[in-house]
Amino acid sequence: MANVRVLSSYTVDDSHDTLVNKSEENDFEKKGTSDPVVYQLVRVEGDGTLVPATEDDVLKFEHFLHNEKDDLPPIEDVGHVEEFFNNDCMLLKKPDLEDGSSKLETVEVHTQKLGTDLEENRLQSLDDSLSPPSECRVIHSQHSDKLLPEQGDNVTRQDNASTETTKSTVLNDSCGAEKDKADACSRPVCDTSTDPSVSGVNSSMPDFSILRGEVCLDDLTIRELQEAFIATFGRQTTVKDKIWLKRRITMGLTNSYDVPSSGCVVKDYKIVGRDTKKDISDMDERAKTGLRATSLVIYPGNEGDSPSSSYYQSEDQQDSSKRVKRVQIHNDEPQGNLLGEQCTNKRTRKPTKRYIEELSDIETHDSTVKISSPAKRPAHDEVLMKLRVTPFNEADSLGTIYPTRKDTLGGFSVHVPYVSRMRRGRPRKDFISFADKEPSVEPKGIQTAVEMILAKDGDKGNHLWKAPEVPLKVSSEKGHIEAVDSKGVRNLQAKVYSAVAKPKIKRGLTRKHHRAWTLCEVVKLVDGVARFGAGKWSEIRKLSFASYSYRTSVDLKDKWRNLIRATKTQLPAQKDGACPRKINPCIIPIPPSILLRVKELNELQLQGGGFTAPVKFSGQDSKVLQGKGSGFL
DNA sequence: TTTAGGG
DNA sequence: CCCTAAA
Repeated sequence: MANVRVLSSYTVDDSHDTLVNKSEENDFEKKGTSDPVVYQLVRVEGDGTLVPATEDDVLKFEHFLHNEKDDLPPIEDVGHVEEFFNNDCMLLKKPDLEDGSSKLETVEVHTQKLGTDLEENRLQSLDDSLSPPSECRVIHSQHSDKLLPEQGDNVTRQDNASTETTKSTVLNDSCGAEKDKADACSRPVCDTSTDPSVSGVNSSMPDFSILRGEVCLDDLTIRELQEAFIATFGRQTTVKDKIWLKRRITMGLTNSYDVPSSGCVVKDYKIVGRDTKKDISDMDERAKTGLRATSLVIYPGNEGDSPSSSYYQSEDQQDSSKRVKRVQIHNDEPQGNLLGEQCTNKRTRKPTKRYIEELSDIETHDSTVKISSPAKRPAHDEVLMKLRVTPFNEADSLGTIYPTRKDTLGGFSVHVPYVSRMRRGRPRKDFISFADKEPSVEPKGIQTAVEMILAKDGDKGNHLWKAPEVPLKVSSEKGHIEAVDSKGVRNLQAKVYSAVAKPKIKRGLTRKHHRAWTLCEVVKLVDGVARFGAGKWSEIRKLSFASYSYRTSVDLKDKWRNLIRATKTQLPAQKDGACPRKINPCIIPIPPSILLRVKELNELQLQGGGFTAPVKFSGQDSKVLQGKGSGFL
């Protein structure tokens, strides 16, 4: 799963007048073919606001972003950096410091979570070197509204110009590193590699393996640390400061700014042996301060149904869904003016195929607005939220009609164009199911966003879905939109309904997103069958799959049927001595023990149903046979 | 509404 | 997973 990190750090020397900003771009590509972290170059205006960098800017500072030969800068470079800043009016001067020392002070606009030890430590190293102090202002890129062309900065880059004022705004959290566990092997380590404008600098492949598993940086030599640095950041460093390297690497691995100078053991991109709960508390703080807006947190490692762990996930899913829809699909025209000052010319990533597919589940076809009707779902899922998006046609300056949907972005109402997609699978005969249903629409947007996130992890995120008791909050800014939504939906429903004369049609346009059954679910299913009997799918679902709201009784039935089939195929195959892995090396087979149990249960219940109806076997729970009471499975 | 079974 | 008949 893509790691979504936001502005974890920047280095002043790296960017000079531009700050390297890791945008919160969500990358839902399941395979780490590209780095989810996108650096965005921004310019700092005189008033401290940020504006997205132009292409020229990017090209201009490309080498700054990648070359870190200048990790530990000589003092003389500091002045140069500052001069550069001054020339471009990028920073506000802060002439007086209380202590009279010169510090390059970084000021976080968005969060109070600044001034960490890391930053301070780094800054302290600059105390004697920086003068006069400057104020760096770092804000999230989406708050910049306009693009200023870079002008005439003939900044000669100093080889050692790195007074690295490393700072982490950590709009995201170190939990982002958790996600990396899911696909550690695919985790892109070259954070800048994906941005097409700044990629291609690193030609040699770093040894990523050094970062796998448990990494005790203390045990590494300087050279190894440098290699780890390369693997982490995708660039070389000549720094021989062990402590600095360790901290830097740990920070990069864990995406956390809060890194001890020593004693760090990084395991699976997470600091081990430290108070990891701080992550949670940090997140909580950000939640209180509304900072979560840019964070996306997933705990792929949480197999269980820990409600405590699902809390944040659920919360962040909501945010993630918002952010997902923030992505521009194509055609900047319709929303360019609507984005307002805060969100803007931010370079957008092409939506992934998955995203397009999911998004188009609520799309229009041929200007005929179809609203996906929620598939049959447990009732508690339907109370979540109304659809945040409203089909909406908007014309650009050329008069072209773009099907768009209304969305909120950073509190602003925007129209996001739909993306067409042919329905996968067999075509649906009819799509009107809401005709006789409530006008309320399921929060498909959120669902799809979450699904995109979770799809990769299988059931590792299942517990996210459970938690229907966590109401998906409808942000206050949605008020006006909601009104439009309900009305528009109603009208559209009426139109479509009248257009198609068939009154009684079921199902919607959408197909339920495929969720691979996990071992955990299979076990639950088997247990449920053992307890209630095959056929009592409804009961099994209610009692054993309360946490898996997306599994319907029909799903259970289908899965059980498939399990039965599996017992007739996989089990004998294994006994034949044929390597079962050959059958499908990519898919983890269901453990034979479970299959055997399925087989036993099936046979048992077949007997129970085949013979005299209510046969109770000794030692067997009577409930086991209830399912077979009259019929047979 | 649930279950069973075909697709 | 979808769809539908039947209960």
